[in-house]
Amino acid sequence: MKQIRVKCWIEEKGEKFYGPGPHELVKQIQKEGSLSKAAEQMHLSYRKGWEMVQKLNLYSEEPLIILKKGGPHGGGAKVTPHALAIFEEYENLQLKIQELIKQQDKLLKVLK
Amino acid sequence: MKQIRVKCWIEEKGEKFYGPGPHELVKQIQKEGSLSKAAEQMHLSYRKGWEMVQKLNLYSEEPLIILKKGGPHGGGAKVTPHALAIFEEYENLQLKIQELIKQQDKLLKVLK
DNA sequence: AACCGATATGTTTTTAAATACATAACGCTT
DNA sequence: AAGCGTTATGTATTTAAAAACATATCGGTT
Repeated sequence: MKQIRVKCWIEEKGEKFYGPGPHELVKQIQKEGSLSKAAEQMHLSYRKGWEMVQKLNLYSEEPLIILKKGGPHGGGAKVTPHALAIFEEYENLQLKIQELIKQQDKLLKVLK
Repeated sequence: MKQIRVKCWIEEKGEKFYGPGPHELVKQIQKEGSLSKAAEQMHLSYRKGWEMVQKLNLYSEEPLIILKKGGPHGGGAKVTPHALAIFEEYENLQLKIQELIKQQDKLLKVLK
């Protein structure tokens, strides 16, 4: 049984900015409050996660994720309201695309 | 200026079957009548192109691309009507997705 | 029989991404 | 001042995909 899959992302000047990876990362950071734990949840090296955060913040008008080191729990990571807004809209877009895909039985029919 | 990008493909049991790569390959084979020329047009190694053809035919009920060696022009590649049908429907799907994307200014607005 | 342009296929090399590993720095708590 | 959990960052290793290279093969034409 074949199925249609879709992946969408946001880019600027050919550079990927926000896609499935960052989306999941934002989700996990929000849940865990820590970049290292978020990365671990995703089976992602901390290094890679950290680089994703840098890129997210670099390409955004305002910061998306605030990293703090030291302090009560050794530091932590927080998702800004702006990041949350993007998260919600991205989620929304994915939903709409999924709805569209569901209606595409023509393609699946020709594939058998 | 940020923009939304989308990529869609068809898979079976987690294995990619038909996506942007094969789609372009089918297009070029149809135009050139030769796998080697099609691959060259795509800046793709012949080897890789050949492997894509094998996979396309393997995962499909009926063959999508017929390769012939020897003969008048040394051989050649042809796209079957079934492949053409998939090609058209895939093209169609992409168009519909693009239309949907155009309506998604909410996401682009939050990004600024 | 020699030649030609294409397919067929094995082996090696290149490339880029991700991981792994190691260590430093931070700032609060005790 | 010692300890903790986290962020920060450099270097080396692994991995997988793609490309590059080298031949072999086929079946028509000349």
